[in-house]
Amino acid sequence: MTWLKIDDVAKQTGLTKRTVRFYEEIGLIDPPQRSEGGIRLYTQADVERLKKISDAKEVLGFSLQELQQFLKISESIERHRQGYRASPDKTGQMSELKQMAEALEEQLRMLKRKIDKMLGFQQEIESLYAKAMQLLENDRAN
Amino acid sequence: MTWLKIDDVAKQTGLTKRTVRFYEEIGLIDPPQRSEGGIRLYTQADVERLKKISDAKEVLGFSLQELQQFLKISESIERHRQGYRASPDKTGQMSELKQMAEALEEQLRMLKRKIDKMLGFQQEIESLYAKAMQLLENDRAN
DNA sequence: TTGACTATTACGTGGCGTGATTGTTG
DNA sequence: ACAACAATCACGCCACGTAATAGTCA
Repeated sequence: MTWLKIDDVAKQTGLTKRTVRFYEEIGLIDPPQRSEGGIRLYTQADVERLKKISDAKEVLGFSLQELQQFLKISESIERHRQGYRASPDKTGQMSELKQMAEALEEQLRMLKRKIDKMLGFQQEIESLYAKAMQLLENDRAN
Repeated sequence: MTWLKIDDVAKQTGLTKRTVRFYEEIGLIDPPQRSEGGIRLYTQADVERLKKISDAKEVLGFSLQELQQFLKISESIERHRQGYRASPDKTGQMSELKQMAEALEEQLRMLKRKIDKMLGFQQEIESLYAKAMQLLENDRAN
């Protein structure tokens, strides 16, 4: 097992060290191992989770609360699939699942709207860029 | 000319009244007209600008400072194009333009990265959704 | 042991939300 | 004159940034 210190994690995830500690503080990630002297020791799995969190936050624009929710949903669905069906509380799980499905549908709608808007902006910025280039070339010609 | 009050503006833009006032406070929009008694009176053009700001912030994830920068760039390029070529400061304008072109290129790179990430997330969420639906149907079958 | 890293504590900032209070308008 | 808005403080909150201080490690 090869341990990573917080600065390595920061570099690999693109987050700051402050942010990594903060995410631990609010329970978004589990507290990692510590060295004898108290230094945080991370695994590559920790890095992957943080990358995912970072992407989700950046791309989906989630608040950290919404992120907690989202991570719970996806983990819960994965757990359901791993033969975790012998639970006593059947109807509870089902209504839970329905809520998740609805939440996911909502996410998908939001995502599509955002992707459309981004494509629109891309066009606009490309057009602006073309105009700027044209101005620069006009200048070069005299 | 038909004037709009702040609540109309809020409804049309999807921003809150607080946010509209705040954007004025930090200079992101110009202070609008006021009535005799001090009530803010907006035009449809104000609404359009706010819509654009809101979209850019939501979609591009810009900070309000970055938004200021971006709006300046696009307005400046538009001004350059409107025959505003008889200015004394030629070289100054050109280096300005080059900087803008670079900034726009950077924006485009960022946008493409984000769009890719969003498409990735879309797939992942769709997959999660499919799994949830499958679980629900399995349940219905017994 | 020294220099590069780390931890903890604590205060600051940006982007608003949320009253509370008072003033304006149809 | 009254309800439905509006304006202006002012404090609160989230998601960190930014020192300052002290401890850890190769």
